[in-house]
Amino acid sequence: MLMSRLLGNRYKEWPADAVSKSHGLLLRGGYIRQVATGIYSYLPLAQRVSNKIIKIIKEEMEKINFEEVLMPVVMPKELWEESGRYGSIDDELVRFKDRTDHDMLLAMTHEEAVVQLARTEATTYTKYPIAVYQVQTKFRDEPRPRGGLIRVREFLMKDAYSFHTTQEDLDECYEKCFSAYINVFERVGLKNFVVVESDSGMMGGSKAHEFMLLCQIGENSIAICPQCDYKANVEVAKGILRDGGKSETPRTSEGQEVFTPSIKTIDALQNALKIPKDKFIKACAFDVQNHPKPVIIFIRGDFEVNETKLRTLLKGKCSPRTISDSDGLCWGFIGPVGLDSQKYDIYYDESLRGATDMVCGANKQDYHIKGVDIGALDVGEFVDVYKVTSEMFCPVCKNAKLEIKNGIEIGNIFELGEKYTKSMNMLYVDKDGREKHPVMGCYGIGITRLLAAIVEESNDENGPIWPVSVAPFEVSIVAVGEKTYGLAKKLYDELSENFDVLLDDRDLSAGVKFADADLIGAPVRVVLGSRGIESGEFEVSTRDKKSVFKVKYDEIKVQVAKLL
RNA sequence: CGAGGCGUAGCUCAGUUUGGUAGAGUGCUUGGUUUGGGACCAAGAUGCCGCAGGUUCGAGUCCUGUCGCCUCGACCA
Repeated sequence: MLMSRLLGNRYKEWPADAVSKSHGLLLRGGYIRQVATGIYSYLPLAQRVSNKIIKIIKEEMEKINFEEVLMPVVMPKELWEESGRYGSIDDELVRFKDRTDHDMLLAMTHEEAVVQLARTEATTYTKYPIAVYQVQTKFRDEPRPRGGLIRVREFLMKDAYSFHTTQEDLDECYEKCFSAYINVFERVGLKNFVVVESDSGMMGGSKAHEFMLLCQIGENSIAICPQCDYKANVEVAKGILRDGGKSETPRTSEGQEVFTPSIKTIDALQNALKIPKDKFIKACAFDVQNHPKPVIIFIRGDFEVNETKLRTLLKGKCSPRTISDSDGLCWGFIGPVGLDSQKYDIYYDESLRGATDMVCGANKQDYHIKGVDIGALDVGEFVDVYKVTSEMFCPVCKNAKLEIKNGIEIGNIFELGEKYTKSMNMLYVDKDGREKHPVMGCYGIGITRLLAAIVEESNDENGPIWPVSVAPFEVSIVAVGEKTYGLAKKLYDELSENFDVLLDDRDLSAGVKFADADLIGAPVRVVLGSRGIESGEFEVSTRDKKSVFKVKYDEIKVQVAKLL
């Protein structure tokens, strides 16, 4: 490719709207342009990277016997009514009418489409397993896109789906995808990625993992044990409390009232009573879908309720409840002692198990109760709804405190079981002549986001530092000075036989060419300058600036090959 | 959806307080000098000042509405 023909302007200033490194550098380098919030056009540079990522993904998917298909972006609403998602997904799903006034939608994922496809093709057990994938545009009308390509509304995704007649077969496929994904992320040059246990969604699925690039700007929080292999999205992460005031023989006391005028928060109570936060029982109220009564969660004072865990537990969307007078609750003074279990759905978090000598609200304005033992209350089952913190110990090895880190989700794998095959009535005839629902898995990689994630991990102030495997160009030739142009063209022709080469053939000053070369980020750079013509030695260097070689013209090709 | 901020040249931004001929840098075009880290000189082009109303002799500037974009939160199958 000749630089003079490459579409896309580069510029020096940091774009005003760019917050993340990848966003700013991709804009500055002429890779992407924004069309609307969360919607971008991809210029040749980005498309080249994207294509290289796709090639790697395809190779890995074919290796584990997935077949490529292509499903539609636009679907009729009936298909999504079958699965129930037409009604259950809100504004994130874009709906519209076609010219005949038929209700249509833009696919945000393809479970419905793939079931519709597979169910007519796979009516007998002999056709199984089925494993297909596609690379295709998804549209999700996200409430808040952000960070350039990190979170967008329209994006390119590789999504794969598999159908099996047995759980064992699904498990095996799941493991294969797991390994294939690790291969993909290693091959595109990511270093700091991890696989974490993840939320399988509120409607089931037994197993789910997310692939996360550890990164400051990541939107996901991950709990990681520094001593063993435990890694989990905080949405599902567990942790062990250091002591929690456990007692084998709880007293039966229900405590004594203390006067706490207008002291409603844990912080204020801690100050007023000189008692540490972990000795309080905090009450949190939620509205939960399909739960007519207010849901009250009691949790240790120093912890927060994890709404994802709560949603999974109660099988419904939840949001913090604003306490009103009609609730009969004394806001700021809610406690488990004497609370009417008929009027509220009451749950106790794990963090309170065995806790003694606690302080809680008295359900009476301006009063709390001291000396409450959980053992004395009619608690029933404890539930796991706490948000894990870095004060907790690893639930597996129990040796080390968990670390909480940020991550960008670049892929996920998911066992869906019969969720869609049942609701959409996908059946096959088994060996025994009976009709059964196959079990299903789905496996996604966000290609666009992966592209941004690679830049996020590998860059310097001058631009992206692309790994060789996905770089838009492998070699860039910078010709400095008119005298070198002829030689540069010759070298370009020679190198192009074996490599993806960009020649900067523009008649511009050296500084501009170097700056642009950095923004394009080819891993190897060859500089042909007048100095070289005089001395007979030319510079071959790597984009990360770690290696610089001076070689004779005839050796350039060999040196370049060594570096790639 | 809640809170905050910003819309002026391709890009980064002044100008808005106090209404009076549309600005700078960079980029772009042309010519010349240059050529190892965004070089220099000269000439030039580029604007519905987001949009619509209103106030005014006069609005980029004041008022009302609206749209777009960014950040934080909510949400994220």
